[in-house]
Amino acid sequence: MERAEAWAAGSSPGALEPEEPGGLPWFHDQVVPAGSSSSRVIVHVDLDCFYAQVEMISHPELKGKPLGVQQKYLVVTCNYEARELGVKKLMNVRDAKEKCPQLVLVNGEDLTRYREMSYKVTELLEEFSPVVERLGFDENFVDLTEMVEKRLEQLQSDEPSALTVSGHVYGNQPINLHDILHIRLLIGSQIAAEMREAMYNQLGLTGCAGVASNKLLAKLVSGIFKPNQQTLLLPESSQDLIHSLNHIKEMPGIGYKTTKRLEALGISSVRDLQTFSSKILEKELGISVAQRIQKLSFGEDNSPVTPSGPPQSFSEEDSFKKCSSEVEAKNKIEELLASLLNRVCQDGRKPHTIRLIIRRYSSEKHYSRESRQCAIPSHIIQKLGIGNYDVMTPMVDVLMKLFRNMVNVKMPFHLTLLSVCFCNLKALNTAKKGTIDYYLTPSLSTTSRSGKHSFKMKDIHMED
DNA sequence: TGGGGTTAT
DNA sequence: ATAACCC
Repeated sequence: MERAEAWAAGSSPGALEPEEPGGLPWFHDQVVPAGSSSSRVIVHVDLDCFYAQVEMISHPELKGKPLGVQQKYLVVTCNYEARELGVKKLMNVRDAKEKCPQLVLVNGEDLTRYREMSYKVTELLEEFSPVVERLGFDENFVDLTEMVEKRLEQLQSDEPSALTVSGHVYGNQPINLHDILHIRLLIGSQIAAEMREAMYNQLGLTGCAGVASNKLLAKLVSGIFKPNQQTLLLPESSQDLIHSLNHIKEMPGIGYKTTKRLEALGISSVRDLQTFSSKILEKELGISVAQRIQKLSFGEDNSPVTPSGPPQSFSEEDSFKKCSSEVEAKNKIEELLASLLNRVCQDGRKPHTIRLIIRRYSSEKHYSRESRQCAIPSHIIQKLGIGNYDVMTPMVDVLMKLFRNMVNVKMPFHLTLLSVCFCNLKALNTAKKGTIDYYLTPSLSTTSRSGKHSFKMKDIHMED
C-alpha cells in the first residue's frame, strides 16, 4: 500500500513521434559509436533507511511504530515514522528518547542480517546487468548502457507507451523525443522502475533510484525525491542539480579533509570550485585530487561502474569506553575472531593476510587508528575450510603478537576500539588435476579425505 | 559517531 | 601502514 506512492506521476508522458517510411523509429540509425565512453546510462539505487527496513521485516509487529536502530549509544538510522517525530541519523540515544519517548530501539551492532540482505539486493540487480558496484550496504550503481541499447533495438514503433518516463524528471524538464540522449535515459528510468519493483516483490524492500549519464549525477539525483521514488536527470539540467548543493562538502568524493583544505583556500560553493585556478588547486591538493574534484564540480565524472564482486575483506570490530589490560584485549579479540571464522568459512575463499586494528584513547585528537598485519601461516590457512576451533588458538597467538607489536603491555594503555580483518582472499581450488598444485592442495589430494588429522604433503614443504 | 567497506600512496 | 573516501 505504501508502495503506491512509488509510482507518483512522472512528468511529460511521451507519445511516439512520426515514423520513418520504413516503419522504424527515427532513432534506429542514431546509434552511439561503439566504444564511445560518453553517453552512458547509469542508475544509482539507494535503499530507504536500510537497517530499519530489515528490522521491520524481521519483526513485523514493529511496522508503523517509530523505530530506531541502535549501535552503542547512537541511533544510527531510523524509519520514517521516527524521522517525522524528530529523530535523525546518528543521533545520541538520549536526545532521540527525549525528542521521541515512544521510540522503539533495536540493537543493530551485529550486521549479519543487514549484510546478507545487502548482498541479496546486489545479486538481484546483477540479474539486470552484471555491472553492479556496491557503495556501503545500502547503495548500488548499475551501468545500464548496454541494456538500454538492446531495448532500443527491440523497440517497436507501434507500442503506445513505449516511450513514457517512469518516475520524476529533475526540474520537470520536458523530454524531447527527438533527442536520442533523452530517449536512452528514459529507457533507463523504465529499467530503474523494474529494479525497484523486483526489490519490493522479491525482497520486500523499498528504495530510491536516480538515473543519469554518470555516477556522480545519478547519485545526486537519486536523493531528490525520497523515500521510495525515483528521479531522472536530463543533461540540460545537470548544472541546476550541482548548483543546488549548498556546499562543496555535499559533493560525493569531497570528504572531510578536502573540504577543510578547500575552505582554507576560500572555496565553499560549487561555483567557487568551478572558477578557482586549476594551477593553484593542483599545487595545493596534488594534480590527481585537484583535477578529479574540479571535474566533479562541473558534474563531470568519467569513473566507470566497477563490478564489486565478492568482498575484498572481512572485518569485525567493537568499540568500548576502555580496554586497558592484555587479558581484556585477548578476550575481545577472541570474540571478533570467532565471528570472522564463521564468515570466512561460509565464503569459501581463504584469507592470506590478517590485520589487527586499534584505536587509542585521546582526549581531543580526531580519530586515528593503528594497525599491524602479517601473512597467515600456511598451515593455518589449510585448516580454515572445515575445522573452526583448530585454528582459534594459533590465530589468537598470531593476533596477540600483532597486539604486543603495537601496544607496549608493560606500560599503561587505554584502547577504545579493537578490530580484526581478514584480507588478501584467494579462491582455494584453482589447482588442476595432474599439476603439482593439485597434489599440494589438501582438499583435492587423497590424503585429505581421511580427515583433518591426516598427514598432508603440503605440511612437509610449506612448514614455516 | 558505529560497524562496516574501498582505493591510493 | 596510513590516509583518504563512501555508507
